[in-house]
Amino acid sequence: MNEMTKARTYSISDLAREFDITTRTIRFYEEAGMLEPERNGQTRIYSDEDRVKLKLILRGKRLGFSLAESRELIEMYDPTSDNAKQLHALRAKIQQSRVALEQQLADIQVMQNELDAAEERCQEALRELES
Amino acid sequence: MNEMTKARTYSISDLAREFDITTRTIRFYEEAGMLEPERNGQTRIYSDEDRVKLKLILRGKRLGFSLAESRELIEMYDPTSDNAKQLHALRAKIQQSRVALEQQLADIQVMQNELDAAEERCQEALRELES
DNA sequence: AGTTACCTTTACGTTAACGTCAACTTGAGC
DNA sequence: GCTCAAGTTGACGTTAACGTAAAGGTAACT
Repeated sequence: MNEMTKARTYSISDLAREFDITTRTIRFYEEAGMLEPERNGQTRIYSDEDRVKLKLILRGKRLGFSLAESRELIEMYDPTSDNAKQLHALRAKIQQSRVALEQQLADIQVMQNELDAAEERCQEALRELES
Repeated sequence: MNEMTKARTYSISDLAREFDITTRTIRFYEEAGMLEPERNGQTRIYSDEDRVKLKLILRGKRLGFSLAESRELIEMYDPTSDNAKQLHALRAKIQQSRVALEQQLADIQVMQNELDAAEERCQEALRELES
C-alpha cells in the first residue's frame, strides 16, 4: 500500500446500496466465510478488495452458482497454492469451470434463437389482430 | 398428428434416466404445474412434448432460473394469446429475457477471461516449482 | 438530554426445490 | 400364487440463502 493506492473503505450500507442487496445478505456472506472485513470496534469496515469479492459473489449468483461454487471460483484468484498437487487440483477446477461456462454459452445461444422465434410468432399474431 | 409422427411415449423412469434426475423431481415439476402427462390408470405416460418441456426446465436450471421463471419462458412458446394486451405483455417478457441473457453472456465472457488469467498464474506457479 | 441514523449480535422464520420414508397397487415372469 | 420391479400417493425432513424481529451500542446533531 504505497501513497498512491487510495485504500478506500466502505460501510456495510455503502455496499448494500451500491449492489442493491441488504446488509443482512452481506453479513450472511461473512458468516459463510466469504468476506472478512476489518473492524473499527464492532463496526465492519470494507476494503476495495472486499468490494471486489462481493462483486464476484453477485456475478456468480447471476450465473446461477451456489455460494460454495462462487467461493471456489474466488479461491482461484489467490496464488497461495504452495505445492504441485494443489496447483494441479486448481487447474482441474479451472477446466471444470470452463466446461460449465461453455454449456451455459450454448444454452444461452439456443435460448436467444428461441426468443427470436417467439417474438416472430408474437408479431405475427399481432398482425393478424390488426387485419 | 399424421401417420408420420411417431408419437413416442416415455415412462417416468425413462425420463429420469435420460436426464439424470429422480422420479421425485419429475413429479415435483408436475405438482408445480409444469407437466401434465397422460395417465394409463395411475401410471403417468409422457409424450415427446412433455419431454421437451422437461428439457426446457432443466436448461433453465442450468442458467440459474427458478421454476417460476422457466414456466414463464415455456409459456412463451404456445401462441394461445388471443388479445393484443396479452401479446404486448408477452413481447415485454421476451425483451426482459433478452436483457437477462445478455447480462449472462457478458458475465460469462468476463469470467472466461479471468479463468484464462487464473490458469496463466497457475502454470507460472508450476514452472517455478520445477525450477 | 433526547432524537436520529447506523451499526451490532442473537435467534427464530421462510421459501424453493427437492429427499426420504411408508404404505400401497399393478403388470410380468416363474 | 408368489415374487419382483416399477409405479403410485401422502407426508414429513432437509438445505441454501436469506428475511425479520428483538434488544442493544455509538456517534452526531439539536
